[in-house]
Amino acid sequence: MKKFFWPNPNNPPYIVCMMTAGLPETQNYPYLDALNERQREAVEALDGPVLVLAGAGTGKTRVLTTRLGHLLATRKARPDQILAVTFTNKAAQEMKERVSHLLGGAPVEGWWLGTFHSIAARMLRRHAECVGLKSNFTILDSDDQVRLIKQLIEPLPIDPKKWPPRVLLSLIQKWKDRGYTPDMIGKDENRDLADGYLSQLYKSYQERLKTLNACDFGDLLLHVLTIFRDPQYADILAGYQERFKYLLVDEYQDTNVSQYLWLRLLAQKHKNICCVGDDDQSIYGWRGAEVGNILKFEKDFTESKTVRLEQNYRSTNRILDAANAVIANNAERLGKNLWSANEDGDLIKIVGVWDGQAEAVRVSDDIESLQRKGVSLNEIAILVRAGFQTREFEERFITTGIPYRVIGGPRFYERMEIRDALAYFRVVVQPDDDLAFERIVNTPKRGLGAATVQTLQIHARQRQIPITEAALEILETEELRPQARKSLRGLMMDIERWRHQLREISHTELSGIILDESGYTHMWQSDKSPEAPGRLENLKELVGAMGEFENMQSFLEHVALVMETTENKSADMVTVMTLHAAKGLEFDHVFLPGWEEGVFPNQRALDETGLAGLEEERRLAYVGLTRARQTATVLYAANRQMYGNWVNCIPSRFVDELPEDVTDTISEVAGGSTFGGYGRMGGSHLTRGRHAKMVEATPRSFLQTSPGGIEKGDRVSHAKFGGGSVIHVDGNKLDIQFDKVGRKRVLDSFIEKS
DNA sequence: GTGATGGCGGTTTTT
DNA sequence: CCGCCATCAC
Repeated sequence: MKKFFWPNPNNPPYIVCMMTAGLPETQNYPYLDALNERQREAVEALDGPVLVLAGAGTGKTRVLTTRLGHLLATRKARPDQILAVTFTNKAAQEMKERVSHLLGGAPVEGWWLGTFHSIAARMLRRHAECVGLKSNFTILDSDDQVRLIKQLIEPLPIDPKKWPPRVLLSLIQKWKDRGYTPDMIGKDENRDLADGYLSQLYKSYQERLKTLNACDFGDLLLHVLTIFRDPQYADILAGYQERFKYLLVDEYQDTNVSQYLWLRLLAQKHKNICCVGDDDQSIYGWRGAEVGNILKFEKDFTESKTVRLEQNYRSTNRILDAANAVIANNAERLGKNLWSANEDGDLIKIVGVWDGQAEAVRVSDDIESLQRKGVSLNEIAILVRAGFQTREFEERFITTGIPYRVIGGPRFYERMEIRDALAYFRVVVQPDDDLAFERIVNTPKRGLGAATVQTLQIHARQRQIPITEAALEILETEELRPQARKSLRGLMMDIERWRHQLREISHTELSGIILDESGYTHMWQSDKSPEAPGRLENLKELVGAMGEFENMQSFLEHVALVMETTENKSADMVTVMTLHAAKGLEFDHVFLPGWEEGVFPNQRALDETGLAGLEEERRLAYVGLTRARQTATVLYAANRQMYGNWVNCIPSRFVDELPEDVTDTISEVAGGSTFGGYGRMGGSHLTRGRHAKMVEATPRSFLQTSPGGIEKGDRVSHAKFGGGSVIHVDGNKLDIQFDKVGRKRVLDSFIEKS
């Protein structure tokens, strides 16, 4: 494949070959013809600050990629003069592929396209010394962070019952997200937090990270920001300001303050910054995103241009009408109205059901009838507000044999075995990495427990040396009991050897050697739990992925910042996931269950953040509806089991916000429903909205008798999933490790002993 | 160092 | 009600 180098006088890219003097401009850039007027405006406004408000399904990615391609094709900038940032690796990857496709298929080289974090990491590695780090610093995962915080609160008078380490960490993270370094924390901000000791904790946390030659995700940006703000390093900032003639930002509504400040500094010189986003799809406020950034863009960047993309190419008009109507209830927005040249389409189905189980039955019935019409399961999604809602659907799909995938759960590099393996590699590559050492010192079990580790820690602290060095020194003394000493000596000799081998053999080979010689692989091989084989698979995948990297160092960075779970997209399955996870995706048929007050909008969101929280919930509803191309089905249940008790539910206020003329309401509950009752409390909710009619209903028993007779360890068979063995019995629910489809939870009535 | 037990919390999650 | 955790006893 021809590569797209730039500039390259001998091999000009094809776009440039097509430029012919005298022709009207558009004919030189055929890709512009594929755009509508607004999109084209967004692409062609290359100079000056531009805000592109891109509604759902309006061709945002096309605009982004065409704009990038256009910058290159018009020779406005070389690739290395362009900075393009996204939030996720997936988005960055997609952008790379699509731009190179646009330019004739050859990959573009030398530009700065990536996630905020990977680009910040790239910058920070270049200037690490400016903030007291070495360029091979480690990026910590949240597990490491919590362990660190735990160690650091010990000397401080903070009550860990009142202030759990996780909470403290998230508070610190919030400061980082806002661009505050420890010395910028004023008395006011600190007063009520962690008995007034949070700023002190923040300070010691940052100091400790430095001695560990490590940083957390927030630091990647914050440190770069610190360098940029320091007059001492004005030349560094000026260098980047000069370099990046054009900046492009995706999902601008999700940026936090420190990302915003970072961008603003970088754009200072050329002022060619294009931010693309949709304030109506801002759903990450709870993790530091500032909708304010997008709302005040026009004030921040003077003489900016705003382009609204409102023509939707995805959904039917009825779906858009519904989405527009719901989001119109939000006050804090720039305002947009989606329209489309598509057909009207089906009415939005609103289905009231008796309870969660009935909801799952209803959805699975609908899915089966879609299936009979020839719809592919890949085109069907169930979008829930919270993870716990997936359970009932899973159970139903297992009993009916509908293949499904649940998106979510721990990411690849968050898995225990991956973290352990990485910790081994870190210890070898990075002698200062105490946290990694503490993680693996007794994994697998070597008789080096908490007591030994503490001895090492105390020694390391006294001597101000890394813990691995402390271990070597302790080995020369009588401090440890002979058995622990012997074990520790063995480990240290292993580490020493691996560190030598790092220079002698390939890192891929070495990684396998480390995992084998440490006994880590063996630990899982001899583990009889059903997860063990999967973990070994993951380890294999990890080692396999290493081959693509130059050295272990760059591999470690990749895994910390990028690595994703490999999932098979090819199989035909219904997708079950949260509304958050669905942003950016689309499906022909979308089911939106659990539209009940308390569930959605989520009660906690309302309690904790009030009106702002409600508006964010509403944006989630908007995101959910606009995922659908052809049909959307909203469901709500009259009863739901929460924390073991049955609760009466009332339909979500968002249901009432769906316009009557584009919806079709079906109630499955005979004679109406009990909707609207909070038991005896009843009251004001009852009269609200057309879905809130209260009718008596007879309670029914949900208890199912278990014929029993199946025990742990039994071999069983299931009509759809085939053979398997019982791992756990829980009443009438069985955890079964199926030979073909993996571990599932199944009702015993669908199981036969074999 | 491991297994039992009681207490607590239970929304969303990328990098 | 369930699952995770921390703590405690052995």
